[in-house]
Amino acid sequence: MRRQYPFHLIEPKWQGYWNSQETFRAFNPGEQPAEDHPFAIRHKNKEPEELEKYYILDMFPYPSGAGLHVGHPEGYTATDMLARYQRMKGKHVLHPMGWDAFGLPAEQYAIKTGQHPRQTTEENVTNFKRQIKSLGFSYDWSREVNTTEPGYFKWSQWIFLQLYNSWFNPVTNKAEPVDTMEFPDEIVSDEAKREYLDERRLAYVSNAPVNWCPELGTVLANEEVVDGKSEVGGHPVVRKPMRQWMLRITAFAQRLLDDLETIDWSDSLKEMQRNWIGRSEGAGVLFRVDGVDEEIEVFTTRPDTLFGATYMVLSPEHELVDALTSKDQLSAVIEYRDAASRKSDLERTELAKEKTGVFTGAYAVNPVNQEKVPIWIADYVLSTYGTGAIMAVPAHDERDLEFAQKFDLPVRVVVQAPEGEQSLGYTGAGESIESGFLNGLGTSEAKKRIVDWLEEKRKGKRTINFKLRDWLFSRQRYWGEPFPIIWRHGRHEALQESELPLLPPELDDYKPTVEGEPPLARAVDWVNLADGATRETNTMPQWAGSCWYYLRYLDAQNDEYFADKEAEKYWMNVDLYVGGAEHAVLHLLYARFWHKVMYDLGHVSTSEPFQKLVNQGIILGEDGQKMSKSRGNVVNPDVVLAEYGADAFRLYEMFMGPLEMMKPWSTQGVEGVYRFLGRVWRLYIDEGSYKDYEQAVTTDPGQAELMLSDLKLHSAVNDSEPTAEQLKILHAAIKKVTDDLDGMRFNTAISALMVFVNEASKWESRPRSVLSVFLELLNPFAPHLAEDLAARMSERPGNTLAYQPWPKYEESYLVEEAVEFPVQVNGKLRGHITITPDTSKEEIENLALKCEKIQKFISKKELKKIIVVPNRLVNIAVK
RNA sequence: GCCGAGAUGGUGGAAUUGGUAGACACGUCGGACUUAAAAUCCGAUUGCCUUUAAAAGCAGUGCGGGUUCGAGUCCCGCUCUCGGUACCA
Repeated sequence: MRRQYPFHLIEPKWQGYWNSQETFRAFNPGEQPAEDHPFAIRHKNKEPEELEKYYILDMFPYPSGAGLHVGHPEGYTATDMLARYQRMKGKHVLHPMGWDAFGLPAEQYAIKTGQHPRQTTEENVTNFKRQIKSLGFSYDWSREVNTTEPGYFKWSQWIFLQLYNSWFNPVTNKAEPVDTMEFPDEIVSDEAKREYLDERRLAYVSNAPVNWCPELGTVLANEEVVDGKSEVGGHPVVRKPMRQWMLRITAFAQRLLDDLETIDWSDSLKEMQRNWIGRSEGAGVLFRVDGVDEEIEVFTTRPDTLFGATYMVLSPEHELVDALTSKDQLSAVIEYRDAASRKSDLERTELAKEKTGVFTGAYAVNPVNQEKVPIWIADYVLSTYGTGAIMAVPAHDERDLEFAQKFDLPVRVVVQAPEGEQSLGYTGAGESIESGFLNGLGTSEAKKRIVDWLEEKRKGKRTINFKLRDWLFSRQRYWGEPFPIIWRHGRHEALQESELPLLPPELDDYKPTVEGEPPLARAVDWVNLADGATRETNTMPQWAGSCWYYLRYLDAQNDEYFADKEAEKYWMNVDLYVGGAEHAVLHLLYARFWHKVMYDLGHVSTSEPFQKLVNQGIILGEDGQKMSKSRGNVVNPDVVLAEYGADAFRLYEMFMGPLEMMKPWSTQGVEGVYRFLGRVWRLYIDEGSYKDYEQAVTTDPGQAELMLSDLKLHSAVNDSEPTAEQLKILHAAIKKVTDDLDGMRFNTAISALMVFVNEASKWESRPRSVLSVFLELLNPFAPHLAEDLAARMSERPGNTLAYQPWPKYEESYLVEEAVEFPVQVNGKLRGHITITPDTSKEEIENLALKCEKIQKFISKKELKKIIVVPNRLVNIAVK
């Protein structure tokens, strides 16, 4: 196919120019651009830090071996258009890119081939960078980060130490350094103090059961387990007690929930975070055990149904099970508990449709009516939520009802459902019945009364529970940050800050040891220190690096601190963050948590990292299916770029539809925008000279670049005064593109550019002043072509559009002299009248009534009223 | 099940606060240019119906109701699709 315009020469040329001129550098407080830098020329009388900043961030990619697919650049294109737009609007733009380069695939490749993950990672980064650069994004590459570089992960380790050396003070509701901790009077010995402190650190060691994935050979965080399978790869996960590092994210649950109100994220995304945090209000209620000197606390959100509690269920792992179980039930209980512990997560959730459980032989006493209720154990009660024990109210809880029916346990209705609904199995709010002093109360009032009563009798209290669990932070991997921790006499100790970064050892074999120890344990010399201490052999999860990378961009080369304080204060927080919805809970929750800790400790100045967040939609294959290698519908950007160029690619990515929407790729769609760029080219460039050029290039391809400068401007381009019509078309485009960019409606902004070109192509005289402004509008979208044409139009070539002031529209140019004004009868369009902007309301009514086409719809009918909507239409209502 | 988002021509989509439904683009059809093709340019393109034609009419934004002078947009009740989540007491 004939090339629409020489993008293959224009694009590398301008990418090279931007690169060599450092066009897109951002300047930290105290830094100065060179005098001839376009930034300095634009902002002559101001220091960079006096300018309004705009921090626009992409979720950095994991550089996989497969290279970029068309989904990656969707978000990057959107942010690049906005970055270029904001730069032209005069903002000081920070727009960086980097690599989330620790991770499983490089390590698995290492296990197979022995190639060091570092080498694999470097190769992949090189390829990703080449691909991203070929799209002409305006990143400040001087701030590039890579999570696997010691200069970076030094600070990931440092942040871990901040967590390790902090605790959550419930009084101040903040993270504080551990030395602010006060010990209770009974904690006296150093040993006791040490233990007390270790139990309260934000980074602590736990021996609780964890999600172990045998296939991946590592543990996983709760968030990484989906339906009992690993999120990555879909391998089975089992629960297994192991010594692991945990981060105390639960302490921040309320703040993570509350501060969602302060940020500009989509409702659906906030809702996902809320659901994950899972706050629920209710009561803890104490049940005495009959004949045993023990009490069991249950958590319930429906204390108003306490009179309907007919049995109690403990999770199989509950600590009191042994103490309660009667002799004759002992074997059944042990058997059930063993069976439950052997079940994988998958079996306990997905596959376990039928409820199971056994009676312990013990009875609890309902505090409200002294009734004895049987105590069962069943695995539908989770040990990890609430107290691991429930009071069962089968009449008003689906799960309890199912269980009660299966095991023939009593059911007592205590809530009267509203008219038309059955009370048995009713879980909504209603009127309390058969409930002593609660009778006749509505659910919310009954809740209040019963909790007051429980608190007074010291049999319970108001309680808030969260679904969120602490974050399991260690992995049994090689290719991750080693913990800056050593073990001495069974106790953990932090390395000194001066000992960072702690580098991973070199290994020949990246597999776990035969004893099942993590791969780092193979490095005997590294693990065993001279004084008998040993290093922690777990590594941090991939999230560690991605939790804070947006901070490192602020000052990527700093050796003294993760980022200069002034720079942090100036740039934070992120004004716009764009990325995939798959990180809605994992990355975004973890990053918010770390940021809050850093905020409390005084290292950052904002309580939230990402002010506005937008999720881009998924791009489907041409067949409307999800892109995948197995379907063979993956679109490779390299191929698209070779045929249509980066500008067409960028334009198409945004022209497809709204950013947040899922939408299918279409090669014909790319051709459409490519043709549009060709029309732009021909609007400016003399076709004869381009044909000559093409001919000359076929005979002497080596001279192509040189001959490019011989191209002539189109003969219609001149210095004439623009007509009113031309100004109207230009300013309508300015208005629409400006509004749409502000609202991130890229697709309609591009359509406005197309409308302009369609009009302008008809002009026999194309005023230079109008055509120059159009290139400014085009620049954020198709920067290579815009720069090139602007250089041809300008008397001072070599000047970039990047810092050109964004054009302003003039409302007065948009006013039409005479317009066709629609006339409706009873809401149906029946005709038009011609009016001018100063036609009065009365005149419009008159004209409408007199209009010939209208007459036949209103004559012989009774006129009810006439509605004139200014600038819109007139509607005549008749009967 | 629950929570969230959505459904508009042959296709992707537009209509920003209730005000001319289908912008822009793809595809298709027709024409110009060409020996021919490609490329480019011009025109048509929601359906139905009447007409030689011009020109009109009717229906129409997943389905059924409602509010309004006027509904793709607001309200009530459904259907389907997508995303999240699931014994969380």
